[in-house]
Amino acid sequence: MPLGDTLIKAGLAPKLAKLLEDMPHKVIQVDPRRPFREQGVARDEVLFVRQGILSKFKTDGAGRRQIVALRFAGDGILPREGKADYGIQAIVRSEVLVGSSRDFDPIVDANPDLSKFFWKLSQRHTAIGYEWLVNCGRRDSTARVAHLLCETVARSGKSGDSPRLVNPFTQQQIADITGQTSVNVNRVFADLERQGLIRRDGREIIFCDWPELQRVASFQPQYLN
Amino acid sequence: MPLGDTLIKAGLAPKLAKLLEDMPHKVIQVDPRRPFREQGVARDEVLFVRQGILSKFKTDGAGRRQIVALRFAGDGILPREGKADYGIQAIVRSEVLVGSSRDFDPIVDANPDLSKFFWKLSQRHTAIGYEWLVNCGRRDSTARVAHLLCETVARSGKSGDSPRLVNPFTQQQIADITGQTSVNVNRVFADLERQGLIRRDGREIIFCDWPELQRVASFQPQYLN
DNA sequence: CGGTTGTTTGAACTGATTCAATCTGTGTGG
DNA sequence: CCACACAGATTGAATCAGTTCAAACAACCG
Repeated sequence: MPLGDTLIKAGLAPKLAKLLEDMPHKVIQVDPRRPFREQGVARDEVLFVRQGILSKFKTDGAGRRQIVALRFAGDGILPREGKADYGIQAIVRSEVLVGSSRDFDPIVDANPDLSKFFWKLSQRHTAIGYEWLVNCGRRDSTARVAHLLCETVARSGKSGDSPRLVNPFTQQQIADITGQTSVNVNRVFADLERQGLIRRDGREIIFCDWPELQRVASFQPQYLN
Repeated sequence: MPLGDTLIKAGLAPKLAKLLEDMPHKVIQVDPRRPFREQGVARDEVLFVRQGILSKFKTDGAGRRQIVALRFAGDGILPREGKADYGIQAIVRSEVLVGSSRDFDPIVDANPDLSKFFWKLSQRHTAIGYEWLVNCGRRDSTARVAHLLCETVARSGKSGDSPRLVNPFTQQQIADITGQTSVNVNRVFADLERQGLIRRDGREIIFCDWPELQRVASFQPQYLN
């Protein structure tokens, strides 16, 4: 799918999407769990996710890794002055469009509607970040994992009474998102399955009791808009 | 201090600061820990903190409260379409400037530099949010509290070899920020004091060993810019 | 003075981490 | 096709950090 379509689905006017599509750029395949962009270096580039999922992560002084944000298809990572305080890695093999901020910034400056669009996207990401803080700070480990699953289903555009999801995460990644260890994530999955909330078939997760899972997760999707 | 000066100190050109200062607005005194703005209602207003500290908080389905962001003097809370998914309360008695988004938006639209300024501020807050996620997800309770103290010192513009801080938080608020219970925060404070990292005199905290406290907190202030 | 808010302490309990071992699935080369 | 290597998932046991609940204490304010 071309970038334009992805952005149009995210709510951008076709004319503006075209502007971005015509911006000079290259398309890169990014392998999961491999270094892609490091923490602490300047990056004057725009990224748009075409396919797959990217993660922003930080590594603490003590070397502990925390994933602080996800970017699904149609999301972007906008340029930032100075050094970025987070690194970027792919969660699954992803197709990423890379442009230069020198090309991107003028386009946005010239189109207030475009800047409004990115402003809204950024507010959405902020809202998700807040929800993640609640998740890490105030929910128990089961709810944390369940909530991530619910959010992932919603953000990958699935729906229905008992949706299915090919789990894009390793248990280590889930641990890095929810602030736990992979060992514990494993036990949580076993619990969820034992409680009959999910079934697993290899990488696929079937949500047997979707309403109850959302309740356990205290997942209230309004924050996603 | 008039709003303009606060914003100029935050890096805004005086001419643009003047525009905002002349915008219709009222100034409100906000009492700490009292309802100010509720979660889940539409708010088409801009807030600027003139004095004091505001907090954004969310309340989980289970009624547990998490503070997801702080706004110090010079910070603002920009309007957002639709319902806000967080509430607002003051941490200490604060002076807040309230404007309408109907007055605010046109000013920003007409001045790209202004919108660039707020874009940068928003990126700073995003970076702080990411650091909070690392804090909640990956650090132990001592480091979490220590980190909050370090950040608060930095954000309130103190500096020096062994800075002092009149602690603006109750232990319950620190718990709500760091994802703990107030009981444990209390023990952490006792620990920090026993280890000789801080001394306390009523509400005042003296940082006896500032470098070591930063190390314990793995506080690396670059993320604040 | 009484009421309110915040801090401090103790004891019991629970949940998560750590470390180490084992198991499973997948892909590779022989 | 099998043998092997590797990554990820699973399990167990010991330990520890943080929560919960309950109660006492201190400071402040009208």
